[in-house]
Amino acid sequence: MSEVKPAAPSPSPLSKQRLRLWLRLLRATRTTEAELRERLRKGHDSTLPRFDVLATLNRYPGGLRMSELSTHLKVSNGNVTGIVERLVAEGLAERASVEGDRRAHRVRLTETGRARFARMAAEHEAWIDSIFADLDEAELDTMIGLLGRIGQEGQQ
Amino acid sequence: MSEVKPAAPSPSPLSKQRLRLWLRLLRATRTTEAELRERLRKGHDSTLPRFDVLATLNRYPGGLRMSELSTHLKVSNGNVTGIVERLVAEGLAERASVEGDRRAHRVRLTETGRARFARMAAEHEAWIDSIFADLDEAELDTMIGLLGRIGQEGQQ
DNA sequence: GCTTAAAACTTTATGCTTGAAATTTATGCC
DNA sequence: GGCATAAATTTCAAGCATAAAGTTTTAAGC
Repeated sequence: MSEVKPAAPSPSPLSKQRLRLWLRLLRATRTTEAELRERLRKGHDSTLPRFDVLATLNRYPGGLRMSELSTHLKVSNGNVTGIVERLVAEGLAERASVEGDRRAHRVRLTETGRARFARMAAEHEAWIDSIFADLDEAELDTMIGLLGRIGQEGQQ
Repeated sequence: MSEVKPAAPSPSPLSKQRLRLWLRLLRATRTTEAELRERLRKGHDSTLPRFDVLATLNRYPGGLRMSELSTHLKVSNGNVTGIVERLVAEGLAERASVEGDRRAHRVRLTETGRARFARMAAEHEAWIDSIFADLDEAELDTMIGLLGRIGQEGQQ
C-alpha cells in the first residue's frame, strides 16, 4: 500500500530516457552527415545522395533498374530520377533500355564513374574511421547490436 | 609463421565495423524520422522541422532571435527563415521587433501555437515510446552513453 | 482483338536544406 | 560627421525529398 497512483500521467523515467536516446541518435547522425557532406563537397564537388547511388551501383556491375535502385536506397521513385539524371549529366552513370520491356531502364556506372567512386570510397572509409575512432571494438559491437533492433521490418 | 601479411592494405576489421555502425545508425535514424514524419503529416498536417522549431520556441516563452533559433537547431539561417514564415502564416508563431536593434527579430509562439504544440508533443512522446519499446532501461543507458561520444564538439 | 489492370517511370507541387550573395542596421575609428 | 567593418537577416540558386498525378508499356481476362 505504499504505492500511490499519481493523478496526472507523469512521464515515466523510461519514457524520458527514450526521448533522450532519440535526440542523441539524431544528433550523432546529423553531425556525421554534416561532416561527410562537407568533405564530399569540398573534396569531390559531390553530395551524399549521389555517393549513395554510386555506392549501390558499384555493387551491381550489371546495373539496376530505377525501381530496384529506389528500393535499395529506400527513397522515393521520383527522387532517384533526379539524382540519376545528374549523375548521367556528369558522365558517371549511364542508362540503357531493358530488352523486352520498354518501360524499364537499366542504370549502371560508366568507367569514369567506377574510377571516381573508387577514389571517393577510399576517402570515405578514412573519414568514417576518424569520426568513430573513439569507440573500441566491443563498443562498436554493442552499438551495432542494439541499433539492429531499431527500425526493423517487424516494427509495424 | 602461419600469418602472411597481405600485399594489399586490406581494410581492418575495425574499419569494417565502423562502417557497419554508420550504416546502422543511418538506418535507425531514417526509419524513425520517416515514422514521425508520416504521423505528423497525417495527424497534424505538419512536419518534423516545424515540430522542432515549435519545440524550441516552447522552451523559451520570451522568444528567440532568428540566429539563436538556428544555433539551437543547428541548421542554416536561411532555413529558419522559411520555416518560421510558414509557422507565422499558420498562426502558430509571431515575430516582434527587438528594442534597440532594428536588424533583429524575436520569434515566439502564439497562444494557438502553444496549445497546438502541447497536443503534438504529447503524441510525439507516445510515438517515441512505441518506436523504442524494445529496449530496456539498461540498454537505453548504454546506448545514450555511447552515442554521447559521437559528434561532440571536441571531434575536430 | 479489346478492355482493364498493373507496372515502371517521369512529372509536378511543395517543402526542407545548404552555401553564397545581398540587404539593412549597428559600431568603431578617424 | 563620414567611412569601413561587422552583425542579423533575408534572398537566391541548386539540390534533395516526398506524395500525388500522369504517361507509356505490358500483361491478363474474356
